[in-house]
Amino acid sequence: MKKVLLIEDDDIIRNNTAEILKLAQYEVITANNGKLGSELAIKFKPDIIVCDILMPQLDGFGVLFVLSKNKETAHIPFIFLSAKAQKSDVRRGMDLGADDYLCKPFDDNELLSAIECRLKKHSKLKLKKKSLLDFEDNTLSGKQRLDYIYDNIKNKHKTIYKKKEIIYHCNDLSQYLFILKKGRVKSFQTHEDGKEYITRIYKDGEAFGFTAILADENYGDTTTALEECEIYKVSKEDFISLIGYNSSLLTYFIKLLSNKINHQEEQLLSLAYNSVRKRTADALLLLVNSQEKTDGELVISIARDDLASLAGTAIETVIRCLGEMKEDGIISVHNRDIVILNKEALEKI
Amino acid sequence: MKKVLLIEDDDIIRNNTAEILKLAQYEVITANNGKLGSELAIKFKPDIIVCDILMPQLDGFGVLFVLSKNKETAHIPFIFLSAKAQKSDVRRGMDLGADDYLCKPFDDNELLSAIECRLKKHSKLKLKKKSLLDFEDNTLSGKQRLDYIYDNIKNKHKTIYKKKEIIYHCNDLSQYLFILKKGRVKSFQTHEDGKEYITRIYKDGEAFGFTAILADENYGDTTTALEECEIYKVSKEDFISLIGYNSSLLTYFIKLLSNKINHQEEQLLSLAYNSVRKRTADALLLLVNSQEKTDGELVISIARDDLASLAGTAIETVIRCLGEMKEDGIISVHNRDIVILNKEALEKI
DNA sequence: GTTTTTATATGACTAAAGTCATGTAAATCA
DNA sequence: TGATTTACATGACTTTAGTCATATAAAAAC
Repeated sequence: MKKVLLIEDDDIIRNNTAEILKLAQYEVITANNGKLGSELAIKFKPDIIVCDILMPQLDGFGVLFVLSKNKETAHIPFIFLSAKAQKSDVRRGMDLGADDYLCKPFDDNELLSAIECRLKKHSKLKLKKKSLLDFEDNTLSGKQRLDYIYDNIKNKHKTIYKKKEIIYHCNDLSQYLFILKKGRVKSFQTHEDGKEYITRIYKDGEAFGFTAILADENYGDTTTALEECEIYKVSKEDFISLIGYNSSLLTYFIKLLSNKINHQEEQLLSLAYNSVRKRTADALLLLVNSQEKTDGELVISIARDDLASLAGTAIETVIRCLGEMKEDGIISVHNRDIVILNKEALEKI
Repeated sequence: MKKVLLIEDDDIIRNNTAEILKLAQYEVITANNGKLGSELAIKFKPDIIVCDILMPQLDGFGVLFVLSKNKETAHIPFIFLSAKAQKSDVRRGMDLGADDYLCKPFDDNELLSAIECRLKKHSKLKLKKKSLLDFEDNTLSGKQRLDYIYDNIKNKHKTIYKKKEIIYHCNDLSQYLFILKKGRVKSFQTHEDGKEYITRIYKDGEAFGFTAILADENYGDTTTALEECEIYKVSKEDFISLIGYNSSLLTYFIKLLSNKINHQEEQLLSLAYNSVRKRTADALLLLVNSQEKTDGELVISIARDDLASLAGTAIETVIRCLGEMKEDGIISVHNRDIVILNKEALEKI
């Protein structure tokens, strides 16, 4: 049941009007002067306000002025009633931000349809407030999402990182989301004895560093450039305000997080029970699949110790695995680059 | 620069008005009939529309009717212009949902202030839209969040699961978020050869199953009851609509996801390079720390094969590790329950 | 209460993978 | 260019942890 606040000093008109509104199934609150009306509006937050102009103490213009200053009442539809059908009077009311204007003597139908129309219009605007999440919008690719981010931030930082340069360190304050424009980077965890485990390799067109921002914690891994990289930095504030106002973008990042969890669970299983040979094969496949497809040979360029950190094993072990694969004709090595000769066999290991 | 669409068939009035609007720093689009005006409105999405009533082809009422049917244009402020200063005409326009009404001949000031007022009012309504994320609200505990969810859903399912009963299977359609009210459950990944790796043990007051929902994919792990459990099921739709309209709740789940990623990265490192003894010790500590603190002994009740799945090793190996720990006086075993005698020593392994 | 099943525990053995040492090739630097 | 460093590769050996077999204790089923 919608609440109507009726502010009118004339007892007869007020009572009559209230009666009609009640008949039309509205809950009616009445006030016989502007001051009381304003107070009741703030107290009861009606769905709509019908207010006379000419009143003692505080007139209708005053009431509208007061209520429009208050955040809680500013958005409530406001209809003026007045005998002063003068053009200038109508304009003053509308320019103050009223939503409609009825001239006395008004017809009951006129009032009812005006109220209904304004309530309807207002609820339509409210409906525009959509869910914060938008699981439907899959039209944009990851790259397009990131381009959108970069296009819509105020402070643009483009940085070149040299090979092996640290982009951020574990436990650093998470201040940036990084968008990789060119090159590859590795994110890794460091073991007490200095061994590294690479949790992810990012290539151009991917973003990293957002997990820590969304967790509202410091970076949980270290990330360094595997080769010379071109990286856009988006400040935490810019990133949060962007995803905070774009539900489709927010949903995209939530999906990224959830997918990362799924992928990591598979990794955990693999580390727990797969042989080193299998893990090495998986690491190679990961590297191949993350590359753009070329028609020719499948060539991987990666340092052996990075491959070892990716498989979670010792460098000698990974090299021995590569040796076995070479013997089996699955791969070959040219100038330290690994060439996949038989991808199917690699997948079957 | 705000865009104004001016729809007016009288060339003189249209050109004059457009000129004034341009002087007032508005970008002006003009149309000389209602049909063209409607098309331009849909195409250019102006910030405000000023429209004459009496026009050939499609009159102003028609234009407003057309545009209010279209989601994209329904919210655009609409001002009528008309020589027909008749009361009934004004009412018809306002009842159609117009935002203001100017009677010809109007003063330039009148038009400009009317436009400015409506733009202002409209932007105020827009400002009410807050950020989707709320990183500030840390007042509620996890349990309170989950209680809130359960209290605010329509369809309440309370289910009792027996020991070892499967709650959901890997690759099942992700239809529910589960809130654990009593008991413990394990989520695990299954290896080709049947070995399990437990990715997480949940206790009462925790929720699970949301990762798959947020990823918009099937469940990625299998979850079974470790003991008799009381579980509330929240349907995917209920969950999404709840977090979709509650920014603080949404932020809470985003943090849960991000924290899970951080935790899993540490797990990956541990599986890659920690000894089985260390991993067994960590598994015991995880179990102890996930229990409510009691003043007395630290007792863990877990099957050896679950402990093995948690450490990611063979059951015999984990039993041997427990044996060593027993010898070292770190733990003792009574009726298959493991009692932690020296937590510090366990942490140092 | 007895039987059957399951869980825990231990020994013997095996296989996998890590460590250390050393040699060589490639890359980098002066 | 040559010197030095770094990266890759392999052998020898050691350690760790997995597998299989078997025993026993506890729990569940009859």
